[in-house]
Amino acid sequence: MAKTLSSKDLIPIGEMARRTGLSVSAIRFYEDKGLVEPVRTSGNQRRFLRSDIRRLSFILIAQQLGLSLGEIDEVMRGLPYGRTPNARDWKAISAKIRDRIEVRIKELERTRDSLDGCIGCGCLSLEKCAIYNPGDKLGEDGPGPRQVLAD
Amino acid sequence: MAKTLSSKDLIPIGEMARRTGLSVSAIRFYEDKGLVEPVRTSGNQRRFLRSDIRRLSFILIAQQLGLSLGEIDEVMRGLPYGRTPNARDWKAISAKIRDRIEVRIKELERTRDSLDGCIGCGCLSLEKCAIYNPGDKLGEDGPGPRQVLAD
DNA sequence: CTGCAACCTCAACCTAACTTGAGATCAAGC
DNA sequence: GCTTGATCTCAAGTTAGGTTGAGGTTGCAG
Repeated sequence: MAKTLSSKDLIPIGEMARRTGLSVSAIRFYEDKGLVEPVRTSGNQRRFLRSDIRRLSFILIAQQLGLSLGEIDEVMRGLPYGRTPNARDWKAISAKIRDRIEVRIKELERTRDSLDGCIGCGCLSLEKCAIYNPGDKLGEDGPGPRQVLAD
Repeated sequence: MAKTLSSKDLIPIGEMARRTGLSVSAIRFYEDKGLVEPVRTSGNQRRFLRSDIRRLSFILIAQQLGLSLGEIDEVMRGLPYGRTPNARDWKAISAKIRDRIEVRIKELERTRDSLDGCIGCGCLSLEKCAIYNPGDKLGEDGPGPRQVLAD
């Protein structure tokens, strides 16, 4: 028995907005960016699949984690087989994002610890500050000693 | 003995750019926003104090921590006595920023843990997802059950 | 078969944080 | 005193992520 697509499975944009919490204009914007690809009625109105709700919700979540729409697109396009993502795919994507969170936490912890050092030494010195010189690219450009703190 | 201001203590914008790693245009932009207030020569050119180097460096650091220029302005204006910040003041400001980092780390940890739950259940469900519903404002708007995952 | 809410497109606008360019002036070395 | 690099102002452009509005269609309920 082949699955038929009942009209109840085709969701207009307004309902998508209600269901996802996004604005209608934002959803249209995302379509423009290629993040969703609704079908159209004969009258040119957008109709979304139910799976698009998950897709859009995922965008929201990923954005809260600091990913840009471009990065989100990239992650979602990284799906196997280029098919519409199912629950297992979402797991894989979620795991990727989890890794990003971990990395970000580590970064912040490093910064915090450096800042502790700075508070301790009262520095914020261009030469020495671990926060200001993340990659330690000290003295890369320009001549002479940089006397920062003598005030 | 009153301190005199030797001309060596008045730094032109180009040198500020070299010393802070900022672009000349960015420094002018910050002045526009009220974040630095250089004096002017008789010929209307900007001249910065050495302490402005620290000020600008601090902007850079605070930005890396995700503060907007507006927030940075606010933090810096919060200084006691409205005077040009000294090493002790920078410590106070740094401590404030440290707190912000802590908060952000906690947020990310919560998100990560929620995401772990989602990966476990494969959800990303609008009804249940703790990430998607940070404030737990479930069912706030609109009718009926929201069948998200059944596909 | 009609009314009207929901939908459509396209262009313009918005904030943040800058950059770029034009055209003019300054300052310092020779 | 002239040249040349550094500055100056002011307007416009840029990217991200949308929103707003005008003017015009669609589609479903009665």
